[in-house]
Amino acid sequence: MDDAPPTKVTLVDIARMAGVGVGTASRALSNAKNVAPSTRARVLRVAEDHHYVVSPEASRLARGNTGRVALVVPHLSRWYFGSVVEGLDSVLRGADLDVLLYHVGGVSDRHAFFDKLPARRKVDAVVVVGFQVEEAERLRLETLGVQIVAAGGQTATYPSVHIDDHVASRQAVDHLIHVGHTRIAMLEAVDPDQPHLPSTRSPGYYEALAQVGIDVDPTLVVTAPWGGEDGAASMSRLLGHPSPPTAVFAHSDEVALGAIRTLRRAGLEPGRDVSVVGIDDHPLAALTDLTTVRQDPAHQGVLAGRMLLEMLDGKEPAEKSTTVDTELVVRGSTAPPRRRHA
Amino acid sequence: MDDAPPTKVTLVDIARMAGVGVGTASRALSNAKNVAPSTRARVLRVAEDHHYVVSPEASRLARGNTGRVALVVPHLSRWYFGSVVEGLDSVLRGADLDVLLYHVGGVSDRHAFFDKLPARRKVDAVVVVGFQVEEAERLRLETLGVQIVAAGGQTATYPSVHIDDHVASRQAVDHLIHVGHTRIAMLEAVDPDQPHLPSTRSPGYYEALAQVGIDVDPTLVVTAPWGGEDGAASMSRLLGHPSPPTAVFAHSDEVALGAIRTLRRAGLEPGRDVSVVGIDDHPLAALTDLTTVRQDPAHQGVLAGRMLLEMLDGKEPAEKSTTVDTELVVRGSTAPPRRRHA
DNA sequence: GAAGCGACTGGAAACGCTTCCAGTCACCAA
DNA sequence: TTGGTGACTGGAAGCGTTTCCAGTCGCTTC
Repeated sequence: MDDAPPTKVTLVDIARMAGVGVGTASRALSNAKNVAPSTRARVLRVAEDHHYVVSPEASRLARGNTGRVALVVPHLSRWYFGSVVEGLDSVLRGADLDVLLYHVGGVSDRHAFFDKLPARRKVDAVVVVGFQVEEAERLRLETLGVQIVAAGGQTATYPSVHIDDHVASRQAVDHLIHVGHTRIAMLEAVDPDQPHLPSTRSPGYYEALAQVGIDVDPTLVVTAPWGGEDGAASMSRLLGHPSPPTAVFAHSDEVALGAIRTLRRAGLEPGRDVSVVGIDDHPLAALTDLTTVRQDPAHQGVLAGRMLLEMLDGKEPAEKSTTVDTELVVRGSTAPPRRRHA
Repeated sequence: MDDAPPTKVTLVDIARMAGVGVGTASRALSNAKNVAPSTRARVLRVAEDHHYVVSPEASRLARGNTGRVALVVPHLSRWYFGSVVEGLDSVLRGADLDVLLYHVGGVSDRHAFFDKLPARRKVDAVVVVGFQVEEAERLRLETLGVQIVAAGGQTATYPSVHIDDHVASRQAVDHLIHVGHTRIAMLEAVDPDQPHLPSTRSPGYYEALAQVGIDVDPTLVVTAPWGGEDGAASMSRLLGHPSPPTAVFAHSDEVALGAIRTLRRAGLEPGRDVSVVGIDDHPLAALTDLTTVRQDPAHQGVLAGRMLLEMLDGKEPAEKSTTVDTELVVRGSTAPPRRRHA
């Protein structure tokens, strides 16, 4: 009854103290069948009294699986990634899986991860958060018997959960059009690590404009990395335009906030003078009155986690690819354009 | 040479193929001493060729330690926590330790964690990020032979890394005083989970005012939870004050941003009409032109990680408690007060 | 030339579980 | 009674390492 004796208690001890064989003790603790209820109770009682816990190493060694899954995350300090991980953690832990964290900064780190596979033999599955893995890398995992799921980031070859970037950008741009803008700029953002990858959020912009017959002015499209400072710089370029836009569609809230700082410093009020819309609904978007398209990364994590559990159960997941909804949230940073010469 | 045969290769196989005993093979792979260089090379070569990796379970079982550390984190999606974890991860992984993530939401989750100790027998050490553990809980871990370190969050009884909240708030408030404010409000924030805990950032406020002979006006101190929305609400109350402040010291950047939204909605311009200063230097602070006191959570994580490594090496850490510096960053949200009747 | 030494090696004994196999036992149907 | 069944049980054989112990071997050192 006194707290946790530092001496090591093993299953054998528990079995002896409960007056049963090790086999029975093991079955009782792992609540397998074929154990008499009274026996099970007795074993459980003894284990409890002695603060006994099975040794995971021994258990896993004997069982053959690891009971762990690796989370591979690029930018943990950013809201989106942290939220996805929170969601994942909650469902995986609920299923008694342990979560091994692998923070991989840039693209080279990611490749290094899949090359050296530090998680090798340590996990039953890998969840990649917010980026794509190359087909060769995926195959490598497959031959190793490690399952893979993507949370955030669309992909055709393995199960994933993500928003529809095309829909999201349509929601944003359609809103600007709807309130009356016609001269709409886009702050397009690319991953500075792989700037050649096309933005998945720009096709919606082009499509929205085309649909209402607005000609795209290519000088109104600025591409930069996805940092806030980059957004600010891009906006500066736009302000130097001979005929500046009345509204701006930013790739993300962060980029949008950068743009807003530039506007303010130029004496322009977002919403009143220039409308700005982002994507994400970052918690600070509400605090900065930013109109945006909301996505729920924690929920994406939850769904990805559930998908993974199904796969570990041996079932094929119901859907290889799950798309979660996004929703326009109108705040103060967008409004109808000012009348000319106002 | 072809990629990863799915058949299981064990140490015994490697040993046989290299023409050595298992003992020698093991020593070669774990680069222990007493192995002839040529033998080691041969073993390594064979292992390499067959994509062999030691089974962590078996290795740990035989060794007796886990090679893992648990990170217990309350709010992964927030910048501060995510950054600390990034820092921790980098140094722990560098030392070949695996990082097990435990996301614990509220205070009750935290207690549940220490009560049930899901990490029991799974880790060699625990790092708690940004909160305190109770003495009883700490002792429990100690008797289990699990080390503990705090990253962020001051504490006397176990090693920790943190900023000096008192100094930080002095830096913020001194700045306001320095530029000429005398009517300075404080938006004090408390953990909604344990609202009884005194704020560690308010004493600096009182001290700073006292030092220059400003009487504290208690109606200028508003206490609320630490969310941005709460900051906004607190600021509203302040704006209703018969003689409102010319400057506001906010417990954190997030609270400050909430306050700023309230100001803007009331037609007041931060900096020009009311000065606002926060603490953290959240990445979005730069984007919103917020004056703040910078702290570097990733670095705190790194230091905590190093401290832990020392402890796992058996050395007492050089310092039980490490304080990292903070630094005032002046931006547009603070300025001298407007002249009366301006 | 015997003894001593140090570098290296092979193999067996843990490490603490899970699971398979061979029982034992009470009970029921024929 | 006999045989069959099904529920339960004990113990042994792994699981894949690490590490200890007992050697072997080639050199020194008296």
